[in-house]
Amino acid sequence: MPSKVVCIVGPTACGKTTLGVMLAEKFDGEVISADSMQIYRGMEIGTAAPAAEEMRGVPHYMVGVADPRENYSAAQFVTEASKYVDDILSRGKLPIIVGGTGLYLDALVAGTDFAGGSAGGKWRTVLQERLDGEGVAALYAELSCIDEKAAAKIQPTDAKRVMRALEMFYETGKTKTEHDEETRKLPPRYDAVYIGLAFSDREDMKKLIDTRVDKMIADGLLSEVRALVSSGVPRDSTALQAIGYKELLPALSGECAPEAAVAEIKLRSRQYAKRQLTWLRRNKNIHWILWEHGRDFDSALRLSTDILTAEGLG
RNA sequence: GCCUCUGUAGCUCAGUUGGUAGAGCAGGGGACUGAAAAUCCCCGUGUCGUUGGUUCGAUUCCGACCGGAGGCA
Repeated sequence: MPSKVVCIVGPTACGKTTLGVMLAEKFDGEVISADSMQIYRGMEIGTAAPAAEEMRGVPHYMVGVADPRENYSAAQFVTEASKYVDDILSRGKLPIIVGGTGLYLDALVAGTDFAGGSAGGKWRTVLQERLDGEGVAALYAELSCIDEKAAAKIQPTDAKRVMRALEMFYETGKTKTEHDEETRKLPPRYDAVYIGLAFSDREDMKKLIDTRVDKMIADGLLSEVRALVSSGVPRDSTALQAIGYKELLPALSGECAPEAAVAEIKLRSRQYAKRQLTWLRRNKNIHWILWEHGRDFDSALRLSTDILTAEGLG
């Protein structure tokens, strides 16, 4: 029987960080962040990474641990984060996984064994050049030949997934379909209790996102972006694809008005939140706590305490 | 006050030589196994400003009126 862990999920700005700390205090837990952008150093403001005061002495892992000049990955995350989870468990404490990156969180819980290949790898480079030269259609046609089943599930225009499926085959000699069939048989690494936070009215979420973005700007997001650029983080790096960062690059060089960039950040954040909700909806094991207009953390703590107690925790 | 242009989807605009209309963006839904805050897919009925007229038929032509922009006074 795998060990129990708690996962706190939900779209951006819904209060995962705060609830995570509250639960950690109450259930003697420690927090592991599952966030593809908080992972990078020097991006605290724009990713709303937990500040020291917010952590209130609760240990947090996987925040600010990667160099933004290097491209991190889900596979690296699973390898590193699972060490922390296992360590927390071995000390008799409760791991609380708090995260907005669905792929990272699910892969950690499932213990997904990703096939080889990585950014900057030999095949990735070759395939990127072929994509630029031949276009997606040619690569998709090739994928259809070597792995028809995978091709049927991937959109022919989804360049990243077409390339990745080809990369899996060239790196390992196994098709994506073969690899997936094998890894899906593996039992989950942890027994997760999911708590989801969301707003019952999306308008309320929009308002909160807007004020949060305004606060990020007031807190100096522009300087944070400037610092990343001047420390040599490439503009096409994964880190600078983060919402709040890529939109401010043109404002930094005077190509667009700062107000326009801010509006763009709000819009992109909203769309991101929608995608997060889509990802989460397919997980039927989430115990949802819905905010009515404002966020009432005391009541959320009570509700989640009941949920965790019913699951035999604490 | 007069003249010209303009009023079509939440926004910006196409279009119909008269047979009740379609793009982009926004919005909604979905996919997701080493880039995932990424990448990609699907979804467009709206009093065609209002009101008369011409017509078998008007959003399309004509008139008046009401908004908006510009010009002349």
